[in-house]
Amino acid sequence: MDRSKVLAALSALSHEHRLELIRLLMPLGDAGLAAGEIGQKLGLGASRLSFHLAALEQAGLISSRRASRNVIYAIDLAGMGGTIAYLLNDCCRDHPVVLACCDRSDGVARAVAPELLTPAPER
Amino acid sequence: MDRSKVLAALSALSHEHRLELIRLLMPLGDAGLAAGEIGQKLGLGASRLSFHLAALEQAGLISSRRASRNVIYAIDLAGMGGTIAYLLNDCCRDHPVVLACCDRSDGVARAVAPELLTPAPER
DNA sequence: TTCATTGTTCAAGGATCGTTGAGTAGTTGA
DNA sequence: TCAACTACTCAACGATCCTTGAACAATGAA
Repeated sequence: MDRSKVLAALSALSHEHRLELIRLLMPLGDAGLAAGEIGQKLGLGASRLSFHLAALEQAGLISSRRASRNVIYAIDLAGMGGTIAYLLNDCCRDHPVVLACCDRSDGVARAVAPELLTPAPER
Repeated sequence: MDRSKVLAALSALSHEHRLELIRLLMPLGDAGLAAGEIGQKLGLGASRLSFHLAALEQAGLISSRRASRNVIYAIDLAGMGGTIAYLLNDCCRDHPVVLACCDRSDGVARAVAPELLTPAPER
């Protein structure tokens, strides 16, 4: 995944409603959800929702397909995976502390390599 | 890591120079780099650089300390780790395909679970 | 064909972001 | 104390983003 795509994806994700939208679609997998239902669950008007859905789709994080009158939106696993992979593998170069943060159990990083953690700035 | 912090971090990361800054600081660890040297390497003027450094620090992705005349900036591993962990664990709920994308070897996702990948939209 | 339903597109306006240049503050050495 | 060095803050400006409401397009039922 190249830099510009990652930047577009990060930019798309850095918005409250759009991040919420990803969280909503993720567990539904390829089945996805119709735009109208998404709007109801998130409490967004049609036009506003459409704007954010388009942003996510353009960033390669979701995909759309028409089903009769509805337009179904579903998560794009490769897009999400590629974005996270770039941060983890390329930016962080698989740093053990960062990897430990992702290991689901809180505090693992401190247990594994506390000396590698940046100390809080004393001000 | 709570939602608003993650949003701030993603917003901070979704900018060319700031992502480059993170990539520059990551391998240096706690040693970090002086603001002036960062500016030289990235080709940024003092004021512009300061603006972006402040954005990253406020988002909890880097930390700063003064060393004589210089101000040293270093990566905040917990901040970066927490942000990526939120995306991977909370948003993606540790989806196997997304995890596979992060496993360093390209194409692992397709090898592991190709049926779970969202097909490219046919248009 | 006509109408209702479902979503998208567009323009306008306000809010926020990023760049620039000038001015300011902290530190060190003479 | 003064000058040089290093870096930050501030205001102004243009660019971009987000919201809103109205108009438009695609689909299916009557």
